[in-house]
Amino acid sequence: MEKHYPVLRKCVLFRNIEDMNYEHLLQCLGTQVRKYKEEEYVFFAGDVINHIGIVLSGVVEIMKENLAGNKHILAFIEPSGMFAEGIVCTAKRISPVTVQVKEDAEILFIPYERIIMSCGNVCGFHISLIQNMMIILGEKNFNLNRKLELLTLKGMREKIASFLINESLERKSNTFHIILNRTQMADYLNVSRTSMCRELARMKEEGLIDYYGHSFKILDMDELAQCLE
Amino acid sequence: MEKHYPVLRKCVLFRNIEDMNYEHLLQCLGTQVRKYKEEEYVFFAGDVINHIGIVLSGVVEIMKENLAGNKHILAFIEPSGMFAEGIVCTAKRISPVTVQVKEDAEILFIPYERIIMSCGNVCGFHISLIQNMMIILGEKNFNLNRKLELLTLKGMREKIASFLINESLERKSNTFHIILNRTQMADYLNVSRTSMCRELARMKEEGLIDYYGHSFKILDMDELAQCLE
DNA sequence: AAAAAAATGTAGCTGTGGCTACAAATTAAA
DNA sequence: TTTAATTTGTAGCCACAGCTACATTTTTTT
Repeated sequence: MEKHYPVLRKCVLFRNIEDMNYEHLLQCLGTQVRKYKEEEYVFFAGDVINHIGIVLSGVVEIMKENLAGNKHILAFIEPSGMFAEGIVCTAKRISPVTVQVKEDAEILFIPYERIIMSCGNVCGFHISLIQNMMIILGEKNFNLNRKLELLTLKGMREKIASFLINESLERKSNTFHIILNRTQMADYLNVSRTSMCRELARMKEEGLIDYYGHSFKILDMDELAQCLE
Repeated sequence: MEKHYPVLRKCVLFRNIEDMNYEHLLQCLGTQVRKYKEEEYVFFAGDVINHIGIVLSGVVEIMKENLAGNKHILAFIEPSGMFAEGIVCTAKRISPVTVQVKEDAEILFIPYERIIMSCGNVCGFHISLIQNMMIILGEKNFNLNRKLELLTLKGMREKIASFLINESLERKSNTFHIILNRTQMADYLNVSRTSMCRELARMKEEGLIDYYGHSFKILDMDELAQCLE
């Protein structure tokens, strides 16, 4: 377990709990670790969830799948990232999303009750945990809002532009690689792959962007930003 | 102020704080009340927000407005409802949404710091406040997810069906009134009003639903649910 | 009650983007 | 390498939804 301490240290839930004895902390919280193989499901939409998950290694995918089989990717969670933190705070704790492992993963589970309740012992970190939980929920909200923004855009070009500009901002460079392949990117933008490819080709032809495989380059940022207005 | 106590009592933030002396509570939290006229803006997307708002009377609208002027309604908040609770929990506290008053309103503002910090005095309600804040954020998350679900639907009929089924479930009846008018409903579904009206007419013709003004009636729930698959 | 304003419904035209089908290229397996 | 499988790109067709324009109804104002 010790090998995962650096990952935990980066986890937002444990922020401002520097002087920590992790052994004691984890025990007090009643945590459990489980290993998953690629493609394995952690839980499904509709399941009742009582634990928060922290990815120690590997990658998990958060997604929605409707009855028609259309899949929509909400996020990829990498080591030190969390999931299910929004679900456990609701009244019914029914997950609206499905979580699937994309690369062999180890996941740390923490019972929600242990986070919001004080443990009875004199553990000073509970207040910090609670405040961190709030920040996490706030940020989650913020990200959902960004996602909403993307989905409310009307045109294909607007969606692509918004996506690429955001990626570029996050990497702080006009040249960047994306993790997603075309199918995943289309899922993320909630459009059909073929239409997206067509529009990407047009934008390349017009000299707005350039790309090859997963590498993208924004050639005319001003013009690209114009697409959003 | 006393006249608003019943409204506060219904507010989720004050749940499980029954034995409360509101006078003391509100003072300890450093609350302020402001009155707004219809159409007046409470704050704009991009503003930095440090207060949570609770609607005491009237109605406010939460929305996004892009540069092209397309407006997208996220929610209507009625008395005892809250807003900005998601924003204040984030790191930057920059609002992604604009809040506008739709019916003359009185709004109670609470500085975020006063909620998450203990006040130094022996006020037992702080822990409850914090736990309530978490539930609120969780529910907010849940609603955003529902909204996302709606927006990821492809067809007009699917969106309408999803919306109507949800309304029906909430009212627990196949006959119900909606608060939104056609334009607002179209905004909410992120479609054009005319196309929505056309599809509504078709669905009525096919005997799926019936409606007049703001009253709706689901005639064939099975068939309607079928639209989502 | 009359007039004005706002909300709702309808029709026709058009463009975007989804879909099928296939080609080309890249990656993985034999 | 050859073969198979997966990913990516292209083309054509067509339906759906957006838009403009206007008719009709309902609500508000005078």
